[in-house]
Amino acid sequence: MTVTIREIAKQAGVSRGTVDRVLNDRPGVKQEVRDRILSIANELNYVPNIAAKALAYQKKPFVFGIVMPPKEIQFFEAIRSGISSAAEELKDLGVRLEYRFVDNQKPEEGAAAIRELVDEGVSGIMYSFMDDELVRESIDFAAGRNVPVVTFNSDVEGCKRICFIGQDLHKSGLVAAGLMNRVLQADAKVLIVTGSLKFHAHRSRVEGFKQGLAEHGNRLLVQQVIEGYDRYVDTFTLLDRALTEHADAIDGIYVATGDIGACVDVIKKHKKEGALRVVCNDLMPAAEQGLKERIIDFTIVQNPERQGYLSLRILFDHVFAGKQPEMEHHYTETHIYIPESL
Amino acid sequence: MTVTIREIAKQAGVSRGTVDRVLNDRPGVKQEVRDRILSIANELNYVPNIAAKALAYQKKPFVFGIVMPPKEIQFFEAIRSGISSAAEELKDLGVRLEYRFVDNQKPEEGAAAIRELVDEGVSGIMYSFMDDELVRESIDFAAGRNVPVVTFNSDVEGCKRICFIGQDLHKSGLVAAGLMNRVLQADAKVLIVTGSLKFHAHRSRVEGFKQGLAEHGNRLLVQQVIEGYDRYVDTFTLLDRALTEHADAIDGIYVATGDIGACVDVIKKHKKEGALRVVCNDLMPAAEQGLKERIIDFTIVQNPERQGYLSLRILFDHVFAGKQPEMEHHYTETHIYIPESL
DNA sequence: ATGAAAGCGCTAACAT
DNA sequence: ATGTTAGCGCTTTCAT
Repeated sequence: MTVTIREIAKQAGVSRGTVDRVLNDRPGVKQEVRDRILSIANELNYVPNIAAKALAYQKKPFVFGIVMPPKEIQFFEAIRSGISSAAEELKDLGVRLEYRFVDNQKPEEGAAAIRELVDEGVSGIMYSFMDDELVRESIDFAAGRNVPVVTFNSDVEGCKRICFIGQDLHKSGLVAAGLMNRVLQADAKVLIVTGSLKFHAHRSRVEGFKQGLAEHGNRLLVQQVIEGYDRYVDTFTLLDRALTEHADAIDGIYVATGDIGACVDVIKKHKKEGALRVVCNDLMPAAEQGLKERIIDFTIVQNPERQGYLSLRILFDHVFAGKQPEMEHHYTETHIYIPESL
Repeated sequence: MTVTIREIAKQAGVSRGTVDRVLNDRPGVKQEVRDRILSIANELNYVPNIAAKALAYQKKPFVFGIVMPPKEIQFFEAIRSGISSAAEELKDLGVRLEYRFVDNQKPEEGAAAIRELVDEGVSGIMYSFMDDELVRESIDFAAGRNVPVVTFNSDVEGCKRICFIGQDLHKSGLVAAGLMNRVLQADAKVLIVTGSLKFHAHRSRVEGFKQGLAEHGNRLLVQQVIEGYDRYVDTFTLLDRALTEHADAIDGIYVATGDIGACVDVIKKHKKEGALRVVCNDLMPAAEQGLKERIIDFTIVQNPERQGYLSLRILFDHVFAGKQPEMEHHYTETHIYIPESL
């Protein structure tokens, strides 16, 4: 027998309206009564019925705000698709989405978007954007107004977000090292391409990779770490120079972060297609193309669809069923792709 | 403005009760009225509100039957976990499960289980078991009684199941070949271990593997295909003999189907740990152990959790929202695991 | 501060 | 054959 609001009301000797007020933190109930109801609900292990709740809210749908980089950023397409499937499942439960695409590079826009959404009365926010003091303040502001925020794909640490859903960057590095060790002979030399070692996120993959090499007894050697700043030109220039200087000494490249197209182009320029073992991350068009042309051997992916799906789902469960996220960091699974698995 | 049953009733000049009868294929409505209502519903693009439906069904939950091999079969654990998470999501929408674990090897038990479930009045059935004439008849019987059946993990072809959710066996073979080609030198020789080439399912992976080798210009050679009948002893004996006879000629083993533990043991016996490239399928304990011990290089997995999750979800959407499955075959994604990705 | 009652969209039992 | 009505569990408005 499932316990309903009616049952609680009976046991507490009050009306269902009062119970509803208490359970939803609405004002107008004496503290004493409030406590009594709460303890009964707790004892009876009350869980609200989602279908009923959704039905009652029919006229006033729940809106969830989503703050993310502009649509042009390819990478987020998969995440959005995951969000959409969750939204599809939750449509009849009265869930609506409100996207805010904010200009990359401008943290203040992200921070402002959060405040706007809160003022518009959204029930929760998904945030994937820069980490910045202003942003942290906005997230805490939302939390203070009882609007839960989840961060996804890239975290904002040190603020009151309810949890983070994304990749385990360190692990991608580990896995990349595992792959390299399986396809290269002992004492082979590899290059690492990253964005900038100043960024925690970029560093994590590199560190994971190095740890992975160490776990294999350092039978492979890192010849050089190239910081391409995620830009085509920088990446191309530096990688080109490295391949020229070290001539035939390089056996593999791990593109931890950065412009994969640039890497592919350099490899083509040096006519090393298939001669170098190349491991990269994510499944953007350039990576897919590189895989198909057999220039890239493996790409490591951490289920962006699932990141989107889970983020919305967790947010929904939180506001709808009062469910607390199970962990502060939800990492999506790490998967390896080769051309045949596309 | 969402269109409700009430709106249809108004436009058709009938009561909501009548509309409900028509929309749910219940008897007691003149054909003429029936047609009118149907066409209006169609025109208005009516979609039932799941929350309302679930709420109304509160006292009479929907039961879905699940027919699968006994709990001892390790492999199905992951699938069941996927089913559970879908059930968790659908709990408040009035979904209950009824498991029927039937003895492997006995198709008549599977066939009987389907009929029993139909007689008990389940709203849909998930079936993963032997393919057999009796089974096909039972599935068609269920279909005739308006109880939709989905097959999962292993299909039953030529019957009225609404769709199949499972792996793309041919593709696992392809991917395995892709991996072998990346870790072995040209002209290396590989063994294939399978259950029995008489089974379509077992053959598919082998064929996929061979096609994969061909796509790489047959730079690898299949030395022998071993049929181990999924049994430890047969597999051990045959593989042992093959490794003894061909001595150092073997460079890799693809365990398409069969007892992975047996393969690992043979490799240990011949002291070939790490000297042979080994690719297998699925993530059973033996495979996991083999990966950790660095005896198995890769295992190819097709998301069993997702198979379970999707199966229930598709069934639910079918009976609850009248949604037709998008395709007859739903293949789950193919993923590659190495020890580091565990 | 609290209770009573109407309503969300759909189903089912009971009337007609 | 069709209409009417009372729920399903929760929210909300209007009384008290």
